[in-house]
Amino acid sequence: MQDSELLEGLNDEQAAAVTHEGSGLLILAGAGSGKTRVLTTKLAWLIKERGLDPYSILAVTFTKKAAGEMKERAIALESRAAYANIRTFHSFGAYCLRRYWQEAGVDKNFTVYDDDDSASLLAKAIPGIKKSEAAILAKRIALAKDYGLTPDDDLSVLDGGDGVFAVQYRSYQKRLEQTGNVDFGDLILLPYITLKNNALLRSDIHRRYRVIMVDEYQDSNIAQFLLLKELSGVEEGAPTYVCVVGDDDQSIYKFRGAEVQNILNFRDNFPGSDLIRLETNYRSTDMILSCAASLVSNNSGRLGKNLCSARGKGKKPTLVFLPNQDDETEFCADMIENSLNKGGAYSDWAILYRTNAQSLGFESCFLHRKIPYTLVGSLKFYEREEIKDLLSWLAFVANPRDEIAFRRIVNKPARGIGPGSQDKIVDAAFGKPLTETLDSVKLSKKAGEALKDFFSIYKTFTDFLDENKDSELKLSEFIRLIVEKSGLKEHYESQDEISGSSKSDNMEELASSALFYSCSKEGLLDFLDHIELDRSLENPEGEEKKDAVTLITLHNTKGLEYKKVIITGMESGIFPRQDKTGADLEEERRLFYVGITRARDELYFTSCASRRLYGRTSFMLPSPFLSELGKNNFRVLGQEPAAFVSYDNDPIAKKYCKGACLYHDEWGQGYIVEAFYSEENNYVIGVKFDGSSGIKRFLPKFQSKDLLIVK
DNA sequence: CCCGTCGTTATTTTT
DNA sequence: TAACGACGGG
Repeated sequence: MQDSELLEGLNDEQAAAVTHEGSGLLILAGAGSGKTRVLTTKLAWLIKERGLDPYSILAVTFTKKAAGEMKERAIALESRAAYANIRTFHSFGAYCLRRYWQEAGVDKNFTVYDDDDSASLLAKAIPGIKKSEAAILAKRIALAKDYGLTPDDDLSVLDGGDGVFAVQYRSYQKRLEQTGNVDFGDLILLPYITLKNNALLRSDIHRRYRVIMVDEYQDSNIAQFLLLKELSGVEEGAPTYVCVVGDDDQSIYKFRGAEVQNILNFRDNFPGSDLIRLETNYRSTDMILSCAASLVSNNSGRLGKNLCSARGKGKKPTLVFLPNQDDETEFCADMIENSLNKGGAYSDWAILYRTNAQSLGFESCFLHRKIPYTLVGSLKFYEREEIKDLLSWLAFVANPRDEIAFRRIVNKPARGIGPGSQDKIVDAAFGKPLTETLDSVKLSKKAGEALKDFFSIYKTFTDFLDENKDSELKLSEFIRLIVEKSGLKEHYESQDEISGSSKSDNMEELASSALFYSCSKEGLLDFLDHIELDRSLENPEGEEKKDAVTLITLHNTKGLEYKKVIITGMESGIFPRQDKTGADLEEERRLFYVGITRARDELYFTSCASRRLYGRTSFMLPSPFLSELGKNNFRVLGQEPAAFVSYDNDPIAKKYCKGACLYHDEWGQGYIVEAFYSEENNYVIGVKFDGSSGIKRFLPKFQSKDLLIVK
């Protein structure tokens, strides 16, 4: 067995992880340590060498891209891996709900609402709420679901204790149930609740899945953990083998409900599990890893590991101090052009930043200097107006109770069915199909006629699906029919003409992407599941890959690598953001760690002395993270500021740290929202006082008498 | 319905 | 600064 050709070329730890059996396994896989290789080899090994039925293997990842890659690579090693269930967490949830829709209490033909749809629904569920408030509340509900909480649970963590949130959450959920649809959170939460309450279903699942693997476990949320517990039957003594892979140092999605404790406590929750560390890094040079190690050692509560490069010492990373953000963009452009003259490629380079807004300067500079770039994660294809309209038509055909889809399309192009009429129609339906409201709703003559027309168009679509369900016709044809007959084509063609956009082309692109789906209700649902769960970063039929510099947020770089990486905006207040303290600051540090470990050969940091922020030019100080990289691990270019921000060595800074509550005779109670050193190297704090909006600034060094720390 | 104007507000976002 | 949403007039 040990001689299996699958194990060739693996190091000892990797081989041990692949062949491990028994009672659960946590693989702590450092950045670039070949974790996908281990996972895929393990999949192949289980089937080939251990004779496991691929049908009994479930492997979940977080992104569609990762799932696709895992599947492809596993199949390359062992063709029967094609029958294993390799999916994203959410796609697996959707699969469960499609299968057990009755038990879960959802519509057989449910579709998935995205965050935008949820906010729209919420605006209707809670009358009088503002759109911006609805979006915030929708986020909070999504977070509750990530935490595994229903309206009936103790919601005090999200609530502030007055119970208002529970009421809002319940109204939203009720309205959602009337549509028959689910939101992203439900894709995890509903399967969990259904399993928890249904022993029969549970034992079915436990019989089927003998092996469950989870990738990127450090970014799983509580709901996902709860679901995993039910799926594995760990508390009922089911013999499921659970293997999770992750890196606690790369957990960067706490704000979205990810729970690092899942990976830190894995061995308590799955008793008797073993731990294997993958610490050989095949991606980056040693100097880069030294920076990363030095930085992340400032975090507490880590499982801990020592990454060792398999690629030698390499070049020292470089920290560059620049006067302002324009110099920063020009400097990056210069470096890229220089490297190209020496025979490099644009695509060797990636420019990383903390916030999307920072891409703007690079875009205009690169445009000007004719440096090709790809902007990752800006306006996503499926979030474009025309695509959402078209998808709403598809969703409404699939499920005529879909209030949000209905509202989106019923008056576009304008038919004279405004918001008021829409409300009447939805109220009349009261959770029944909206297409059956024609007789029960009282509308103006004009709106009534228009609705009749609208429903007759709708009927030609459903008829078309019925008539062609057994034909060879593809779903693409159906979508083209909708584009044509819904009026969207005309509507957007005239817009394209005026503004030079390509909205009708985009709709055609969506149609052609449905070429491999059958022209039937099943094909339609399949297609909707597929795209709703694949908001991947690339355009679908992506233009052929050109040689270009990548502009990308730090968050979006997870799992990616580049030869040469520039991490920009290394300034206190930007990265880390100024309001980060404690556990949040540690997450920012991990984000920096992720950024650093994306680089294969060359790594640069840029830090500006001043930056235009919200219309003002602000003086910036270097990010405190820079002083954590280890003095000897990098070299410095440009004019180094007099002092690095160091909160540790200054007793005043320690006392007046960010987040601290204080009391001021004149202003009352407040808390410190920003803290930095001024040009004269004085420690400055910004305080937000209760009952006043702006931020007041003070110099604690001179004003300590007036600034009493409360807590 | 479309367009201008004013006011508000500035994270990160696998699904 | 700039970008976006809300709102009111044509």
